[in-house]
Amino acid sequence: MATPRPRARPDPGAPWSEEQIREGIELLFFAYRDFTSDPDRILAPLGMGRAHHRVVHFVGRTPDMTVGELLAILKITKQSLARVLGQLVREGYIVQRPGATDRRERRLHLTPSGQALERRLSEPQRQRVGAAYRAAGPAAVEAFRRVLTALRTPEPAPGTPANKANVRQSPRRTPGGRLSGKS
Amino acid sequence: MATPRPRARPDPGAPWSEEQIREGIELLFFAYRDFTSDPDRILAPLGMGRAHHRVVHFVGRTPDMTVGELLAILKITKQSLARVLGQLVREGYIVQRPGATDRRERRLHLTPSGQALERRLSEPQRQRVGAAYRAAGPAAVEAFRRVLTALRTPEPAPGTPANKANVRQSPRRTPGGRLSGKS
DNA sequence: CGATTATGTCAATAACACTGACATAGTTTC
DNA sequence: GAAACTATGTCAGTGTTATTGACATAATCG
Repeated sequence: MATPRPRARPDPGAPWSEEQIREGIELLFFAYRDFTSDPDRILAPLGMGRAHHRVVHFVGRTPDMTVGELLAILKITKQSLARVLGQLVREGYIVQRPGATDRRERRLHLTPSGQALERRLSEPQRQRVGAAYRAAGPAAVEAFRRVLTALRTPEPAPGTPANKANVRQSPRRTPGGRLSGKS
Repeated sequence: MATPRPRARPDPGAPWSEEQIREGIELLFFAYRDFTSDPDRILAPLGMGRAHHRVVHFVGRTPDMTVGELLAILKITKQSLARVLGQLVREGYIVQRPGATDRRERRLHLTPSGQALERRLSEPQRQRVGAAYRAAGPAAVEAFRRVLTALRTPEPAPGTPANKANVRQSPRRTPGGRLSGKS
């Protein structure tokens, strides 16, 4: 599994072999697969799934968030969010409060019970990340963050025109016209 | 979850704040979300999804793999794999050949058309990872790999007893008895 | 007032995964 | 060689997440 060093690089422009890049792709798959498995196991007996975790996570991290902001982060449709968010509200994990200036908004907050759930769910992940960070050392953590950040699709600058309509009913239209159906 | 080093510092035994660890969790979510979006868009018009990509990826990377090995890597049930693998075989991307020594096995290979698909799917990901690697520098790449590897749940040693039954019909049983339903 | 925005809702469909049960070759073991 | 086990496949039903499309309500804006 180890490709110890780039060795003599044939192509100076691309210091990483295709093989090494493929290994990186795989690493991401395995890390994500294992990373989500702990909270999944906690959620299942509660009749919830990964989607609930994501909502609880982001609402916990950014309280007073609007529904629209949450949609933009998750990049799902409001219909998809409705099921999950509705359940969390009905079961008392999240409350919605009308916005102070714009009363159409429903600003989201975790209830104490929601906070408890959030902590319970993130605990194994914090353990996991904490252990990985400890094992790798501070410099590695910085590097890890840089690579992961560079992996993201850059957001359109938040002041960009036609960005207000960023949250549409159908967030992603497939070129060929079919559904996209995330897994 | 090893603590390889006893804290050399008083409180900084955990040199990373909960906030920083949470940021790492989020980073992983965003990176994975964006990372999978490119191949998803290619797959959709072909009537395929992320699951097909995973199969094509691993069969491409480890040719002559058995179905059982693939199941162990993906950690899904054979019924789930059947739908995806069956389609890939029917549509000519993958062929199955009986094993040389054990003729019960169906060893998997990409056809030329399967190889073309694999390259097409992985291309945007290779681009993405390559760009991120370039942006972060060689040292960062090593560190990135170390952290991501440490994030994984360690596999039971491959010679472990009761490991032969590693691939079961139902790979994961939820404590509370409900389904687990990955997303 | 009329248009737009923020949010919600009903209905149908797809992709992916699961549980449980059973079938068919081929291999191993006694 | 028969019984037991293994590798793989298949039928049937269900749940979770997400999609598309259409319409509804309330509040804000010009």
